[in-house]
Amino acid sequence: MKISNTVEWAIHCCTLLAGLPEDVNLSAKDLAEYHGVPHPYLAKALQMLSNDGILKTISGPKGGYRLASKPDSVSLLDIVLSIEGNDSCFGCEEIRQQGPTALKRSLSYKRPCLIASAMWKAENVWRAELEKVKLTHLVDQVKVEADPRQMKKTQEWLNDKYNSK
Amino acid sequence: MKISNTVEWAIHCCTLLAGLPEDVNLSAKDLAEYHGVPHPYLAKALQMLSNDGILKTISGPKGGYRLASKPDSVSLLDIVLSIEGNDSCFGCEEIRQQGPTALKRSLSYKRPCLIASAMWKAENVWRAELEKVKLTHLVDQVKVEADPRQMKKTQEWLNDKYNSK
DNA sequence: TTAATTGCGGATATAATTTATCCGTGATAG
DNA sequence: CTATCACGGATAAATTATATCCGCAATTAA
Repeated sequence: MKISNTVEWAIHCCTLLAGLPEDVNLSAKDLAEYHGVPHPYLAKALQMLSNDGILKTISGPKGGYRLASKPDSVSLLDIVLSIEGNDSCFGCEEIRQQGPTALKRSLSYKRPCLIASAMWKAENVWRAELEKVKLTHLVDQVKVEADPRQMKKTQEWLNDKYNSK
Repeated sequence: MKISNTVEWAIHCCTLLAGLPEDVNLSAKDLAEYHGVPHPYLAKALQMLSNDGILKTISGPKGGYRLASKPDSVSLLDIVLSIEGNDSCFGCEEIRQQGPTALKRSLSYKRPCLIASAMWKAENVWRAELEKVKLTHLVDQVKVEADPRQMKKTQEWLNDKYNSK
């Protein structure tokens, strides 16, 4: 029951992009450099986000990624599901239909297993909580809580990137 | 982000044991046979439940497992955490402290990362939902919803086990 | 048009984890 | 004393996660 750390990378990338002006984009290499993570592997995560319509791709020189839609319409859930896939984390293998006391007819098991239902209900609550958190909220919170010195360094780093293009 | 299927096995085992009289116990082999799952591997899961005080062990011939406490004091969360461990499913690697814009002093990052906080909050909601579901509820629901024919077969199977000892 | 840059997708290699089994030890009922 | 059973360690196989590389298509600047 562990979430891939590429999810963390993806959320950080999206949050960074969400705070940028709409006409600015960053390449996979830029994003990897900014976050100090391996470029080729991060690129895979960005590809998934792009395939799922969360990021927009600009190819060619000066190309890269930007947010495909408004930051308030992208939730943490969108990003998590894009990277992890939207299969349920609990897979019911219907073991109630195994063993010596099981019934032959699968018709007897029309309703879902109660145990699986309980697990799925909890997962839905988790998803709903992640759905609530939009990129806008994260961007706003960062502006308030982050160290002003890092904000400044980030702005300078972005300017450098932008000017060198 | 996938939960081990031994969690499913463990919950089914605990639910079965929760429905039994207090002085009855089932061996790992019995539980494996009942659920149609491999015995040596299920035994590992039962050991974990035993170590975490969810199941009580009776060793020697006629030994096995029974619930260590009342069914209404054991929740799905207890079982899930016993098998999966109680580490958070989201591991924050503090990537905000990596890259060219990070600050040298780790004092600047006293508050937890906002992204991690959001993920952890969702996980806490998930845990709270699982905490609500006690084995009592599952046992009661099974009595109402399960096919009477399977209940009868189960009773007969249990009687066989009990009489042969 | 050409050269350079960038994302895309497939193939592949390595690391880590999960899944599964086995065996020796200690406990206990008959 | 013997057969049964849980326990814990060791180990092996299978699956998944992590990471990299390369050729291709798209795009831009010179």
